[in-house]
Amino acid sequence: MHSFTEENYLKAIFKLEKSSGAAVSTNSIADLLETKASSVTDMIRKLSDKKLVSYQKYKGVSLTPKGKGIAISIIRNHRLWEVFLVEKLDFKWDEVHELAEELEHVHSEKLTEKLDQFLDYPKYDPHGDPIPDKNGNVVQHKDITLADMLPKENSIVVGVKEHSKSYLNYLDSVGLILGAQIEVIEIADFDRSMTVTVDGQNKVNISHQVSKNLIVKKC
Amino acid sequence: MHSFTEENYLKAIFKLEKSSGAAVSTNSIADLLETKASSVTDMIRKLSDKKLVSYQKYKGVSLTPKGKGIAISIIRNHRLWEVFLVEKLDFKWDEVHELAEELEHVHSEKLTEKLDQFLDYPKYDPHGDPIPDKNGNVVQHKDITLADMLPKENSIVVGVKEHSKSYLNYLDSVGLILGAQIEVIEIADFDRSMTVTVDGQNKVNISHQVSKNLIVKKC
DNA sequence: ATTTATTTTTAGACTAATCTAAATTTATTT
DNA sequence: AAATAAATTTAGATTAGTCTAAAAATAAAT
Ligand SMILES: [Mn+2]
Ligand SMILES: [Mn+2]
Ligand SMILES: [Mn+2]
Ligand SMILES: [Mn+2]
Repeated sequence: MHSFTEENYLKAIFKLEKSSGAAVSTNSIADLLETKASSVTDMIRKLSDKKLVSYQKYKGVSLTPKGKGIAISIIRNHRLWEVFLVEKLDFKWDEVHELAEELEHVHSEKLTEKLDQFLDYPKYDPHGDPIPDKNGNVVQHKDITLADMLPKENSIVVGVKEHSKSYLNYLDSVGLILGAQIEVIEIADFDRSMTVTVDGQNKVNISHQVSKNLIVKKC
Repeated sequence: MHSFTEENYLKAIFKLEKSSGAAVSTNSIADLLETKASSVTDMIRKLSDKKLVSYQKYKGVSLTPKGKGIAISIIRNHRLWEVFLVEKLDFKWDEVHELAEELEHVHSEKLTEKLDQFLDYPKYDPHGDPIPDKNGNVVQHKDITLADMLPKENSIVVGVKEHSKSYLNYLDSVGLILGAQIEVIEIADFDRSMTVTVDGQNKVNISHQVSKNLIVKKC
């Protein structure tokens, strides 16, 4: 098996590779994992020796199919546990990420499959992120955000691009939870802040910072 | 917080202290944790520095109230997870110990309490071991075993003293699960093996090795 | 009461993961 | 094209946990 640390590196590389499309830099990994570049170099060499990443000095790193498979299975675990915590144990969506960060490393194929079944094979986690299936297939998000909407257009909240407690808490406070209906009333062009109505009732004003991290489905 | 390793040592010391009643020897810890005596000495000094155990060289070790509290809370976690795995995810009683050994180290008061509530505050784990409550109070077992029963006496299986897969599997195969009713038919005095009927039907022959590890309630 | 055996501790070494500081390579400016 | 800046790697240390082999303390046997 692999250590927690190795698994967290693989997950980080997966995330960065997906969002940038290219080979992943040492510094970007260090930033994401809040560690130092020199530590990253050490770990990369180790993962490279295990054939989990391909690596050329100074040229960045990318996952091998094997490394990618491990990364996806950890993400699957993470998101299933998040669903469990919210759906079954009544945690709020801003409380589950850190716990799932630990639970994801409990190694058991069987546990994962039984958990998936117990949760009735959910497709999305509490933040709207898609849950990879048993074979590692992930539905990909279109990533249309509220910031892409125009006045008079209607949309539904389907996810978030930012997972911080403070952001999720803020969304809660203005009613922008998963499934909320939004109509754009007005957009201020100097700062791109938006006035919207949530679920046809309360009218709120939100910054571009907020709208660009809220994934929606147009309707 | 404490590391997995520290927590496993505390749990081991708790178990040994309870079963022997006296200070715990270095070798007994090493045996239980399948490590070397020298490693144990190192860890004991560390736990002692943290005031989790009291320790005098060559005189053995015992838990401080603080160390005992941590040990009990991990055991509480362990047993709640075992209940979850068996009751909710349909694992068999011989499959859950290793998984709970990992899950017990996920640190969250809140998770433990919510899990306890979700499981409807169980009093015993799938092996009949009592689950400590929120304040660390544990109901103690009387530890009457099937080996203490006499011919014609009836009893019910309430727990096991041995948790190995092979033992639990064997019990399954002869129907000696939690709640099974046993009547002792005959005891062979040369090897103390027993003939018993299980749930009033199948008659089986079991060794002393088996009967002395089966905790029962006389009835 | 010595000797012998067992238990426990120490000394020194190893691996995993991390860090700081220095060296090297690559990228960007002038 | 040379100089400067930024990114990356290396060198050398550190901490947690472990191990083997040797020394010291305690227990058991003669
Ligand atoms: Mn998450
Ligand atoms: Mn993690
Ligand atoms: Mn454990
Ligand atoms: Mn148990």
